[in-house]
Amino acid sequence: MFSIVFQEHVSSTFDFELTARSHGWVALRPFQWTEAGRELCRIQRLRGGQVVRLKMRAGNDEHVACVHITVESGAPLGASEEVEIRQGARRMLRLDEDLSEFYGLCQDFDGWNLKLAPGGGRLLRCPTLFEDIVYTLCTTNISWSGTIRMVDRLVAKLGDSFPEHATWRAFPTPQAIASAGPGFLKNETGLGYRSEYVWELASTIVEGRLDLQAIENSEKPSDVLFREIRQLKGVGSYAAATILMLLGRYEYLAIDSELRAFASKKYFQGEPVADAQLQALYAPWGKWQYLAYWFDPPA
DNA sequence: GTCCAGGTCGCGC
DNA sequence: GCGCGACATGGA
Repeated sequence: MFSIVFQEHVSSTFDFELTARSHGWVALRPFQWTEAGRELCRIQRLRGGQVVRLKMRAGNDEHVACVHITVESGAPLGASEEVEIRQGARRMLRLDEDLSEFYGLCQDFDGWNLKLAPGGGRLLRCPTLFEDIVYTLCTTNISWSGTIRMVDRLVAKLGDSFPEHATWRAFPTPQAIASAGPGFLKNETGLGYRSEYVWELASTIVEGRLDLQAIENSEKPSDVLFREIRQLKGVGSYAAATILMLLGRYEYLAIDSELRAFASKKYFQGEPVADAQLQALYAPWGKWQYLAYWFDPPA
C-alpha cells in the first residue's frame, strides 16, 4: 500500500473542521468524519479508474491556513492523478472561494446576528458536481435518515472498491449508474421514484447530452443557470437553489420544510409562512441569502 | 392503518 | 400562472 501527503494552502480565513462539518454532506457516504483524528475521509475513484482513500485534516502551519491530505493507494500516483486529487480537495473544501464580502456583512448588518465563527461559511461539497446533484436529489421528499440510507446503498451497490477492502467504496460514476438502469436502482438502492431521475441524470451525462463541466465553469448569471438546472428531471426550485449553493452561488433560498419550520418559529410566532414572505425575509442579503439563512441562529 | 419526510411532476383550470 | 393528487420508501 502506498501513502503520500499533499498540502493545500488557503489564502483567506479558513477553518477546516467548521468546513468539513458545515452541513449534512459529511454524513453521506463515502464521506466519513473520524472524531478521534479530526479527519475528513473519503474513498475516491480517480478518472483513470484507480480507487484511493483520502484523509484530510487541518494543517499546523502557524502562519498560513492549510490542509493536509493523506492519500492511500494500491499503486503509486501519477502526476495527473495528484492534480486530480488536489483539485478535488480544493472543490470539496471550497479553498478558492472568497467570502470576505459575506464576512463583512455578518459584522455590521443591522438587525441581524449571524452565528458565523471565523473561518466558517464554506459548505462542504463533493469532488464533483455530479455527486453533489445526486446527493441533492436524495434529499428531496425524504427524511434525513432516508437520505443517508439511500446514498449508503447507492455507494455499496455501485461504487468501485478500494484495493483489498471490498466495503470501502467510492461514489458510483455516471457510467455505473447509467448502465445499472432505473430498475436496479429502484430494487437495490431504495431510491424509490427518484431512481428515474438519478438514472436519467447519469445517462444524459454518459451520452454527452449534459455537460456538467460547462455548468461548473459557467459565467452565466445565476437566474439563467437556475432555469437551466431546473430543467433536470427531479430538480425543482428547492433542488435548483441547493445546487446553485453547491456552485458557490447563494442568491436563491432553498425553501423546504426545514426552512419553513425554522423561519416560522423564529420570525412568525409559529404561524404558517408563504414562500414570498420567506423570500422577503432574507432578500436584504442579496447574493448571500442562502448563507444568511444557513447561519441564522435559532430564536 | 395513517401520516409525513430538508419536493417534484403532470394535470386541469 | 396556481392548486391538486400521485409518487417510493421507511419510521413514528
